[in-house]
Amino acid sequence: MAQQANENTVLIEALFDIFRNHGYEGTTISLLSEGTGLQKSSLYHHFPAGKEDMLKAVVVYVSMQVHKHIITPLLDTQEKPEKRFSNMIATIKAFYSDGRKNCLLNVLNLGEAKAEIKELQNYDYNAWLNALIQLGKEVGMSLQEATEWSERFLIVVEGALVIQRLTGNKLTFEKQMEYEKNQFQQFLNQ
Amino acid sequence: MAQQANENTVLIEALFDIFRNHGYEGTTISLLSEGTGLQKSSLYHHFPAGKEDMLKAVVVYVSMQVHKHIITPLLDTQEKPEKRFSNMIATIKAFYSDGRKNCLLNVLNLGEAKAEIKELQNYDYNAWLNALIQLGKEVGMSLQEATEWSERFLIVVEGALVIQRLTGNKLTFEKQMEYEKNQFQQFLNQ
DNA sequence: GTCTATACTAGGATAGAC
DNA sequence: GTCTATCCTAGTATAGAC
Repeated sequence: MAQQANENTVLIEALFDIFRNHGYEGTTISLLSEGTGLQKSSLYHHFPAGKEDMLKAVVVYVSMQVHKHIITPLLDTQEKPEKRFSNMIATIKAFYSDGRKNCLLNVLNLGEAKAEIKELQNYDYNAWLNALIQLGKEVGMSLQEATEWSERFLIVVEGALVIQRLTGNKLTFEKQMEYEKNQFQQFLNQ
Repeated sequence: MAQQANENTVLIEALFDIFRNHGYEGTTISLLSEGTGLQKSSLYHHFPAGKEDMLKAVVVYVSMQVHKHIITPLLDTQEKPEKRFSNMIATIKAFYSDGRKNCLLNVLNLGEAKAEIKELQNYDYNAWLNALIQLGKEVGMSLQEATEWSERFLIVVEGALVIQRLTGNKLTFEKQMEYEKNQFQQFLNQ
């Protein structure tokens, strides 16, 4: 692991962009060098343990972003549930560039993924899931209803990203998100 | 490209299993050698153009399987729609080993994927999608309804695979498939 | 903290015997 | 059609100057 994580945000964002596009195995130090504008050895200066270290820094960074911009706002009971949900949708649309960018959760999760990284990703997934369940209960869903709805939502997010990447249809992700917003709204209007 | 494709099914299945587990970049000739029990040079005998050739053979093989076991049965109007749908679910549960095995559509679709392969995958995706749309219309859905339902279904398949792989929850995929069956049944009962 | 240069290894591929 | 042996390049990582 490396650095204060509060500095060099720009660097980590550049690394992130490459990992999410190429996956772990597909990402080469040369690609990272190009993408960051730093020479290979400079990268090793920042991340002595190499590629895996770089990925770890990215995953930790993304984790913080997710908590800050997605999970915390979801749980903010000062805001109306409906608004919190649509805010979240807006946030993830930006995060995935309307479906044009992959999710690290998907891209990394091939055999090789290191245990520590997988654990953190699982933790984040559960935090997000639980925040959604919380929201669901708050608007009157039973625990089971809320759980199923939340799981389904995250499944659709990941699935829509996969399919959009496959077909190149730029509206796939957005359409699913609109659908989810409508469904949530309909539930509220019952 | 290589071979009659009708022979060496066993070989291709072995290659398939490795590619779907490791992705294209993560798959090494050594892994393929171990997985097939053949020495590297023997693999090159079968697939002179190397790794990409091996992948192509796998994708073509999978394409044939999908058409034979999924798409054709879906369109077989001799069978009742309800039965065709549940048969398809059973087939894909087996195909993905109840969610424990990845989908090539997802695993390959990182930047590097070669054009020819991507095209074939897209073609297969569309064939599957259209077969579902056909089925939907047959049971009384409007074109738009059928299209949305079909897209959603395939998105859920891919998403459930991603999430199950992430969390290790062996029931994720199965649960979604049961849900889809129920929804379809409910539509029929309307 | 960035660079040029270089070491080392693993991965992709080939030659040629059997 | 399979094997052993080998080649070559690309990928990871390090040394050391500035």
